Amino acid sequence: MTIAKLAKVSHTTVSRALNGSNLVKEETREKIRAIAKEIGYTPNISARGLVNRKTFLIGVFFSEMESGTSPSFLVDVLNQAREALPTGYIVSVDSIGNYKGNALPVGRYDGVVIISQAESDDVFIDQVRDQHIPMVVLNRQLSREDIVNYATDDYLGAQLLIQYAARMGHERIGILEGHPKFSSTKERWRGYVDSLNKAGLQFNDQWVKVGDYLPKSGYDKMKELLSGSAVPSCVFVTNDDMAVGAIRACEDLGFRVPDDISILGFDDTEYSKYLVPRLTTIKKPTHALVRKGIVALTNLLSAKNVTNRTETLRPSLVIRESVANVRNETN
Amino acid sequence: MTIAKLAKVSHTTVSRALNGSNLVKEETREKIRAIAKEIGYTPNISARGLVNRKTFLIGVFFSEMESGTSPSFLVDVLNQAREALPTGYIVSVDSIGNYKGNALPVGRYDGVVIISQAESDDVFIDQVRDQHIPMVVLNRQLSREDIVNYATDDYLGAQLLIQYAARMGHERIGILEGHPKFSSTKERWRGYVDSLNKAGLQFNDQWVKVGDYLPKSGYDKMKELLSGSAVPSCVFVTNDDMAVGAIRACEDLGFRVPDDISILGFDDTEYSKYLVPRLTTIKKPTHALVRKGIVALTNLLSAKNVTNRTETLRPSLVIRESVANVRNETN
DNA sequence: TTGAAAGCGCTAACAT
DNA sequence: ATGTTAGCGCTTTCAA
Repeated sequence: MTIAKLAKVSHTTVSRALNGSNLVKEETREKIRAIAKEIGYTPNISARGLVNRKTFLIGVFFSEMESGTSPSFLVDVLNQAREALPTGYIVSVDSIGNYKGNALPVGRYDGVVIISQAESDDVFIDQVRDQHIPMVVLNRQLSREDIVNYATDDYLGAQLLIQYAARMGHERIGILEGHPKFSSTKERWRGYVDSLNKAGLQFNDQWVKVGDYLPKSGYDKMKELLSGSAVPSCVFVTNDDMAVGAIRACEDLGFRVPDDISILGFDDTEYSKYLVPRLTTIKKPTHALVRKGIVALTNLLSAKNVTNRTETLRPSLVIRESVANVRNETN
Repeated sequence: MTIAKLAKVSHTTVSRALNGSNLVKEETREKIRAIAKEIGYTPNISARGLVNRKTFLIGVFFSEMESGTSPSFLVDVLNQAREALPTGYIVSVDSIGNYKGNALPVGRYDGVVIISQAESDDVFIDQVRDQHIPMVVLNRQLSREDIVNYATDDYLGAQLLIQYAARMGHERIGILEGHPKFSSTKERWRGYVDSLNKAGLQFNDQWVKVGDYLPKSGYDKMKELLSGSAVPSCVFVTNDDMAVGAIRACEDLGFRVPDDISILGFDDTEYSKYLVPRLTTIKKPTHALVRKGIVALTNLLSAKNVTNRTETLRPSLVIRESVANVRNETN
C-alpha cells in the first residue's frame, strides 16, 4: 500500500495507526496521519466490511414511500435516525414494496428499521428476522413479542379527539378515514367508534367516508360528506394532510369552519397551526419514537440486550380553533 | 462455501452460475440455483464490492436536511432517484454538513447526487470531484462546466410571478425572502428586482423581509410587513411553506387574501391548491430535473459520456386565486 | 464446462 | 512498538 511505503512501515502499522490502536508510537502515528492526509487516503469500506462483517449501513424501510407516508413524517424519521446513530453509520432509504419476495442481501445492512403502516409488511418483517439482521419496527403495533417494536397509540389519539369534540357539545360526529389497509386507519376508527359509544352518541353510516391520507381525498370525500342529506356538526379527518383538503371543500360548499362545521385533524404537521382555522389535532411523539427505536437498534448492533422490547407511546391533544363550542345550543 | 459443497462443484462454478455466466451447463446452473434458493443464499456485498469496486450505493446529499429543504421536495427527490436508478442500486441520504472537512470514504459510493442549495456546498462538491466519484449536482446552478449540473430557473420563476402581478394591476409589490444563504433566495430576488424595474414599478425597502423558507418565518415576517406604515398590495412570498404562515398572518391582522392583499407563492406543494385562498405559485419541474440527473449519473456510472452536461429547466406559472385583479382601480 | 489459484484492501492473531 | 501471515467471500485469470 502506498501509504505504508511512504512511511516505511508495514500496512498493519498503518491500519493500527489510523484506527487509534495504542500499539503504535505516537511519533509513528503522527507521521502516518500526516501522509494519509497528504495523499487523501480514505479506507476502503468494502474491504473493511468484509473482515469486520460490518457495513455501517442502516436500512430504513417504509411501507409506501410514494404515497401514504406523509413527507414530513418521512423526513423526520430520516433526520432522527441519522442523528441518533453512532458516527460512521449512514442511512439508506427504501420502500418495502421493492423487496416483496426476494431477501435482503446478507451483510448489506448492519441493521434495519422498518416504518410499518400495514399488516402486509409482515412477510418482509419475517424475512428480515429470519436473516437475523438487527431490526426494529416502528409506527405500527405488532402483536408479537419477538421483535423490538415501538408505536404511537393511535387508538388513544382518536379517543382524545372524539372525547374533546363531545365535551364541546358535538353530537353528530363524522369521520373521514385514511388508507384502508393501514393499521393507523383501523386504530383511529376503533377509537372513533368506541368513543362515540362511550359518549352515548349516535353513529351514522352516511358520516363515514374512506380516503387515502392525501389532501385530494380529503377534498373529494369531504365534498361527498357535505352533500349528503344530513350533515354532521363535526368531522374527524384522520390526518392533517386530508384536513387541508377537507377545509377547502367546506369553504367551496359554503360551510364555514368551525362555525358551520368543526374539523378534527391528526398528526400536527408543520403547517397545521397556520391553517385557517388553526387545526385542532393530535401530536404524535415521532421524535421520541424514532429516537427510542434507534437507541434500541444501536444496542442490538453491539449485541447488548434491549430491555423495552415493545412500547406504545402516548400522543397528545393539541387544541386550536377548528372545533366550535356548541354546548350552549344543546342546553 | 456451503452451497459449493452441496452441489459438489467448486465455488467458482457457483459464482458463475449465479451471475449468469454462460460458462456453466444449464443443468448445473439449475441445480445451483435450486440450492441457493433452498438455503436462502444471498451474496456478500462487501466481498463482491471489494473485487468489483462497486458498492451499488448511490449517495444523495442535501445542503440541509433539517431545515431549508422542504420535506415534500426531499421525498420527491428520493423517490425519483430510487425509481430511475438501475435495479440493484440503493440510495442513501445524508446532509452535506456532516462531511464538512473530511472526505467521503473511497469506494463507499458508486455515485453521488448532490442537491445543492448554497454556494457553501462548493467545498464538498470540489472534494467529491477530486475523488473522481461520479457525481451530478442538482437544484442549484453552478457557474462551471466541469460538473454535470441541472437546475430550475428560479430567476425566470420569480419574473413570471412578478410580471403576472403587474399584469393584474399591482404596483406595490413586496417580497418575503427565504434563507439568505441559499442560491434560490438570490435568484428569486434578482427576478423580483429586475421585473420590478422592467415594469417600471417602485421599489420599497420596507416591503422586503428576510425569512428562512419555513412556515413560522412566513408568519412572523408577514406580520412585520403588514405592521409597517405603508403596506404593499401584493407580496411575493418566496415559497409555499412560508406562504401558509403568511396567509395566517394576514388573517390575524384583519387583511383578507386576496381582497386586501395578494400573495404569490413558489413551489406548488401538494397542499397549495387546497389553501384558502388557493395559491398562485410556480411549479418547478422537479421530477424531470431529478430524472435527468439520475439518467446522467447512470451514464457516468457505466463510463458513458454525458451530452447535456448542464441545463436549466423552465418552471411554469400556476394561476389560482391568491392574487386579486386590481386593474380597474388604477384605470 | 469446470476447477485451482490468485488477489481485491483490510484487520487480527501471532510472532519478534 | 512493529512486522509477518492468514483470511474475510467473492470474481477472474489461467489451466485442464
